[in-house]
Amino acid sequence: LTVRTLHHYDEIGLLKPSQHSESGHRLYSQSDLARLQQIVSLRQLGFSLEQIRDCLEREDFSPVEVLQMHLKRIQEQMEIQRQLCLGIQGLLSHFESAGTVSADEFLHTIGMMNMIENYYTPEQMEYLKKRREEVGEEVIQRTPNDWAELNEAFRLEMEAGTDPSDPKLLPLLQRRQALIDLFTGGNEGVLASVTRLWQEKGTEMAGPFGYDTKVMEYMAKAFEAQSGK
Amino acid sequence: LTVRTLHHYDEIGLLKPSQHSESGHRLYSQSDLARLQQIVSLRQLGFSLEQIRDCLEREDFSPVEVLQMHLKRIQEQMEIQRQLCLGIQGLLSHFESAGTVSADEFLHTIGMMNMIENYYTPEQMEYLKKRREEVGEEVIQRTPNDWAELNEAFRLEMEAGTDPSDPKLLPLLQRRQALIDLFTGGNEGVLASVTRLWQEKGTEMAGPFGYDTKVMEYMAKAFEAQSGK
DNA sequence: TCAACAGTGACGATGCGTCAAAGTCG
DNA sequence: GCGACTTTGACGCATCGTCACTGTTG
Repeated sequence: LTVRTLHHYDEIGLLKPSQHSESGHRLYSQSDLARLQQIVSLRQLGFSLEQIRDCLEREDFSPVEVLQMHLKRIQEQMEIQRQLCLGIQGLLSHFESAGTVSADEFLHTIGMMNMIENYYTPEQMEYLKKRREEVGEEVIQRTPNDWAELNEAFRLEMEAGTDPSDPKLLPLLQRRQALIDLFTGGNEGVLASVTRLWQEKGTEMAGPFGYDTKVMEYMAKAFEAQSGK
Repeated sequence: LTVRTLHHYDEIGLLKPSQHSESGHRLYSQSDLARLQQIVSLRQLGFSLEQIRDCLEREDFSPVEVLQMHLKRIQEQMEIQRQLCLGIQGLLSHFESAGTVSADEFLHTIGMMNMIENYYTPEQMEYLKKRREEVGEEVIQRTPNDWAELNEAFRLEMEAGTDPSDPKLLPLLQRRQALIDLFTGGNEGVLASVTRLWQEKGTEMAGPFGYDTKVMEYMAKAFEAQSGK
């Protein structure tokens, strides 16, 4: 507890010493000290100086109520921070598995993150979070590989010259559909959003995700040609 | 994202629009927007604007390291808040069991809390916290009653005129010692602190704890008279 | 000409830390 | 007279929100 702090409390009228020496020094009485004790204690509970003034000066105030509100605020903050931690840990595990990460890669990933967020409504983000919890960690870990394999399979067909409308591709298209359903959980809004996202930003996102735009176009053509089947 | 925010980022040199219209309006190019995206994303991760500037402008910076440090800071904050919550919840359960609580009672309790804290070193506070975990919630719930009963027993003897040095009091003194040991866990520093606390502030603390100063004095005399046995 | 914007410039909030210059205590 | 302290007064921090007043756009 510094002198400056006492000056501050004096300035804002939170704790005025009941006397001053003739030379101007602040003299704190026993009751001043008692009040200071209370101020310090309330600070330790995390109250702002303004809240403390209210506590000390308004006669109509319910300690239990105030404490409950205060507790709720702190818990809300903790929830926000918990979310933050989860986000950062997700990023970290992503990067740590990828070995060394340059500043550029980092910023790219960051940029993509919020580009993606821009395509979903907050409700959809909520839905997707629940969805991730439903399908479980292992499945989520596996899906990037599943998509990579699927891409490879499509690439082979493409390079073999298979026509996008060839029924030969049906099993692959079904696998594709299964992966999409796994993600959307059948939610049409999410499906619409993710479709729009890949239509508009597909070329930007292909690289970082390890996909090939040509293969993606081929896949899209095949889907259009055979979506009725 | 408000206009004022963009002004601010411009003012502090975090994001300067690459062009201005002839009339002075800020014109943001695609790359400006990309940078803005990154800024917003980093903000969502909880970074300060200064940290963001470092991220965006220093070429020697390791994302993983920065994220790890950031995560650690947040987790430290959460730990502090967790402690805070525990403290407030403790107070609340104390008050809720006591029915309605006036502002005065609240402030009194608060004042006592930090008076008590003043008598222990931080290490001792740590020790006492571990101690509380060791002995468990139920025992802690019971001890106020145990002390109350013990006080009553001493009061009866006092009112019956029993001499403090009368060996009749030995069982009571042993119960007293057991309760003290339960609290201190045999730690001599803690014993010294709590003894000093009650010696110096006993009269202040007796009331709120429901004790009677006369009984306390009688107890102390009995302890002194028979402490050798 | 009018409404809806953007421009600059300024203060405000939070809880003191910190520096400066001058006075006081022992 | 000296060193350790106090006093008042002031700016600084972080991140914009929010006036106020003026200018631009469509």
